[in-house]
Amino acid sequence: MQKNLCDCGICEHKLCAERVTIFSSLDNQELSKVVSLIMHREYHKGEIVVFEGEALDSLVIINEGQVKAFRTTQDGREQILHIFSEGDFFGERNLLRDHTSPYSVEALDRTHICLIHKRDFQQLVRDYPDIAVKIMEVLCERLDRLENTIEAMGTRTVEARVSAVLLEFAEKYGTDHCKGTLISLPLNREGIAQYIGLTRETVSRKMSQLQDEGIIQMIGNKKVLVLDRPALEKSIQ
Amino acid sequence: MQKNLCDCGICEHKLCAERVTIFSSLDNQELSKVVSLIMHREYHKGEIVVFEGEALDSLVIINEGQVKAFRTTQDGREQILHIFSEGDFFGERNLLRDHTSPYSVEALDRTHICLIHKRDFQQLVRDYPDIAVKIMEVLCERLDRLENTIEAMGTRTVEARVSAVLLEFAEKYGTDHCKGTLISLPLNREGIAQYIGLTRETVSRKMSQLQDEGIIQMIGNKKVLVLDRPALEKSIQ
DNA sequence: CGGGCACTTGATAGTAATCAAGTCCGGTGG
DNA sequence: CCACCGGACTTGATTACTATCAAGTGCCCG
Repeated sequence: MQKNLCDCGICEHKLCAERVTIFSSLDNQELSKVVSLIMHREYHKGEIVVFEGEALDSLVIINEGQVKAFRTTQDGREQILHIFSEGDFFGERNLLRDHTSPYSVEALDRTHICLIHKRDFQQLVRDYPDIAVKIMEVLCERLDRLENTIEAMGTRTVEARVSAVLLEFAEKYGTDHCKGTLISLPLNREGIAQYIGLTRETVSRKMSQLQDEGIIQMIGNKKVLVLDRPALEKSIQ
Repeated sequence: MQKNLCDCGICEHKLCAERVTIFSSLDNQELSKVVSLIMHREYHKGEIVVFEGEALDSLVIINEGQVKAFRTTQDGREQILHIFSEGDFFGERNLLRDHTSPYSVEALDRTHICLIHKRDFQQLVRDYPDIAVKIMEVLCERLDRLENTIEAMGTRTVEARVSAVLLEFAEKYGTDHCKGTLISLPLNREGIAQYIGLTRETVSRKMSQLQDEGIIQMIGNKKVLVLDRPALEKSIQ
């Protein structure tokens, strides 16, 4: 169910390399070189991009859409580890050594991805060492997020964890609205639960509670309006 | 309570730069250059190396001993995020941007550390781009560990989490013994609890249970003998 | 407009946190 | 070397919370 996109020539490709932080130190000519190395793929919602444990020989950049990275335990429970959106990448662990994918990745929407093969990537890093430094920075941000998650899962109450995930989504997926911040949720209730280590019923209950308290307002199942952001921030601590 | 160590000249310093993966691509002459940039410090058990939120302008390499990196919540609970031992480093987030420390760091033993100032480090990366690639690799390993921790905290039973931490310690701090693997625990019961998000009583109970089942044997409070490693590995899944 | 699926809400049960005593280990001083 | 003391650890009883099980509701898409 994958097809190449490369019909329209350079313009489309360039976008993809341009919008990624790790290539931000390159000039247009250098970007063109990167673009020439890129393969494109498209996935529908629910399609698996890569399975946990599978070999992966490319850096994968999200060009459009979003994906979830997750692990499945033997009894079938899923733990979502990352949500990657436009400009994010994964597969960095396979670029220098022959690791298999540490998680499965599934498209949450119709998603376009760009692939750079590891041999090309290794050459790129040799030619433009700044890329490694940029990747280092992104990995540091990712470490930050994981450390926050661990702190939350280890020490915070359930309400604080739900508030934290809503604030995270507000930051990433929120748009301004006259009454506050409107979030288009990337995950359904079950997904949110799998992201913060709870059950869907518990997430549902806590969100209803936050709504009763006037802190948020649910709009259908896929949107949330944050009415009282300071209250959310307070409940995290 | 800190003192410099640099009495004996090059030999001591070289050790410190040599035993770190991130400088493994350098030759002796280059290592000497690195060594000349390094400052040394020593801490006693319980001393704080850096506080969460404090500015930190150097990469910190553990030369001897070990430290814990942790966050404290408002109600006083601690979550241990990392245990760093000989050859590990932290402070990488401050090297390229002016971040404050994402966690407090406390010496678990008498600990020698080596400091490289960020301005020196930035020059080093410019001169030897391989260093950034090596750091990238180490950060990837660290992401792996954090992802494992999140998976464990989100989906695994308490027994599985205790087993997992014992196996992790066996890997890092274990020595062969006629009856199995002998672990010198880097943390007391409370520390283990703070590392995997439980209370000390629960850790205590589960370790007693593992002992009753003949899987481990506690030797005093600071050592554990793993008698049946396959059973531990099985209980993780 | 209708059907299916996701979500909500309620009742119950199980598990780990908390509260509370003891016990043991390890270090110190005699 | 032994006895003692304090802190860490263990164990037990109770409480609180969330998972689970179950039923109903409502959203969303065809």
